[in-house]
Amino acid sequence: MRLSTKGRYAVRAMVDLALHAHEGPVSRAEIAGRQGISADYIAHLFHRLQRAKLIRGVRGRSGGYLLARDPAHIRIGEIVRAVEGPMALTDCTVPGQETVCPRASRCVTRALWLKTAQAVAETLDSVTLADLCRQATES
Amino acid sequence: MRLSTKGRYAVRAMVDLALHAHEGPVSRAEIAGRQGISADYIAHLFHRLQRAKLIRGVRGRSGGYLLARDPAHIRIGEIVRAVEGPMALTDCTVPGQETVCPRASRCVTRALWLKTAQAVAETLDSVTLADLCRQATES
DNA sequence: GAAAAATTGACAATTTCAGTCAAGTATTGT
DNA sequence: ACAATACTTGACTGAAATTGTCAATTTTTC
Ligand code: FES
Ligand code: FES
Repeated sequence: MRLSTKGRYAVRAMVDLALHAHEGPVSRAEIAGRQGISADYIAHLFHRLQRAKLIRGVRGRSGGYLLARDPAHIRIGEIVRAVEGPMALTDCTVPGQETVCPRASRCVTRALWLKTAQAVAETLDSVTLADLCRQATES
Repeated sequence: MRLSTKGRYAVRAMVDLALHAHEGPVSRAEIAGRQGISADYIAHLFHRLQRAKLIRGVRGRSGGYLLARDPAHIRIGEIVRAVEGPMALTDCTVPGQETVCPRASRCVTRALWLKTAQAVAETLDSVTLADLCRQATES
């Protein structure tokens, strides 16, 4: 039941990006340095975040990354889902994968896994990137 | 963010046990046969469930396992925690492990992971073994 | 045109998962 | 008594996921 480093790093990197992207793109090297995460690893995470349209990559010299949306409209759940895939506690509760368990229709536990994953999603979606940034600056 | 088979198997096995233990202990072989789970694997799961005082092992011929408590007082969360360890999305949110992250006191994401794990625990603890059994029989 | 930086894919070390196997202990039916 | 049954426990293994690293490529700017 652990979140992988992908999810944790991605959220931290996004907070860092939100706090420093006010003027121009932020490079991986800067974020990696501040957050103590490998720059090469961040590349993969940001690739996924970009596919999810949460950030935008700017190439070339003095390039880097920018948020694609206002931090107040980026929910933490979106970040986690982007790098970790759909939130589901079992394969058979992933949307579109209902047929993995042969007896899914009779399974008494399935509804519970579904409900639990929903609780996780709701919790993570109840917080925005702006919320975390505010918390980070007011310390 | 997946639950391992330990958690899923343990819950299924406990439901099976609750449904069949009315008269005498149930052996691993019976449960394994009905649920399609390896009997040897169940041994390990039940060992942990026993340490958590959720079931009781009865040795010798015609032995097996019995529930240690009334199904109405066994919460699914207890079963999952017994086989998967404490519910935490990160190592630094495991009770007693707060020092894993050097900057835990300043970390803005930690509170969110804590809150999320709590949501999972509450959801799983809101359902009892008796609830699942009722659902299984009324189909 | 050279340097900086993102893009992308291949690859490797480590850890976790899922399950097997076996040796040992306790109990019971006959 | 004793053989059969069944739990107990630890060691071990193959497969998969995790967590990165590295290099080649493309794009842009100074
Ligand atoms: S766990 Fe997949 S249907 Fe029951
Ligand atoms: S993730 Fe552990 S303290 Fe921030």
